[in-house]
Amino acid sequence: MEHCCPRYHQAVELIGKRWSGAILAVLIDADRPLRFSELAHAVPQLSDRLLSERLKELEAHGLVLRHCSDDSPRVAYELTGKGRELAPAIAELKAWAQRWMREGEPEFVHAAKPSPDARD
Amino acid sequence: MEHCCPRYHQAVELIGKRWSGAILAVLIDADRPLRFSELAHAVPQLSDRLLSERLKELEAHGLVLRHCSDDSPRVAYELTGKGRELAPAIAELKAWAQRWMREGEPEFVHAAKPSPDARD
DNA sequence: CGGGATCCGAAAGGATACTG
DNA sequence: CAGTATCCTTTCGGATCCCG
Repeated sequence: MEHCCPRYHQAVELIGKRWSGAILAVLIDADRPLRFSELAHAVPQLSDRLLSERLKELEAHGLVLRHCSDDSPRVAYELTGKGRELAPAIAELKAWAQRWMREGEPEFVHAAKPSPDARD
Repeated sequence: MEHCCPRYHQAVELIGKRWSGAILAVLIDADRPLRFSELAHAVPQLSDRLLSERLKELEAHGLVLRHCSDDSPRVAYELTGKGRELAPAIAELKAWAQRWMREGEPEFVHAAKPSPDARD
């Protein structure tokens, strides 16, 4: 019985952190640098503060690069190679989600309404 | 710009939840029903309460089956088909982690031990 | 062994307001 | 637009005790 190798554990905890997976998926899907507002628009339930926070974390871990080029009108975020190589994993997860997750069953949407989770 | 399809979002939030990814990886890797204590041993930093909690969540979402068979000496947990089909995604993530994550850099281990590692 | 209940501190998350 | 700071609520998570 392996002890679930720490590297994998780190990875899943990093990517699985609240909105990180969504942000990464959007960036991968876009396949180009995105601006703050574009990201915010792509994940509507995500607040500015959280988006900023997650972005900084992803930067710190070398998944995302922040372009604050002064010749550009605005800031843009793009994936690094490290971040980009997550694409297969994300794609697999997406495929799984398509097969198994139902939209019509918001039994787990925590970003939405204060569902009193009465499922005992 | 897609709005990062909700199904994928649900999936990443579910699997990424604190210890769920590790638990699933252990179950997939074991490829047989595991008992509570085996799971606890495989993920040492995880407390009983949390393991129980995560297990119940994974049950509720149909990823894990709990065998409380009275003919068996003890309780065992095994993956459902839904859970088992996560294997490719987990494998991809593991491969990525092997490529990019370093064990020697616990810059993000929040599960940490109470070691007063004051290195800020 | 296999958990559940409770307490409580820590941390995350949301809303709003404010700034450059 | 692209954030930051503050407040405040909720949740998470660890420890401990308890039960069958």
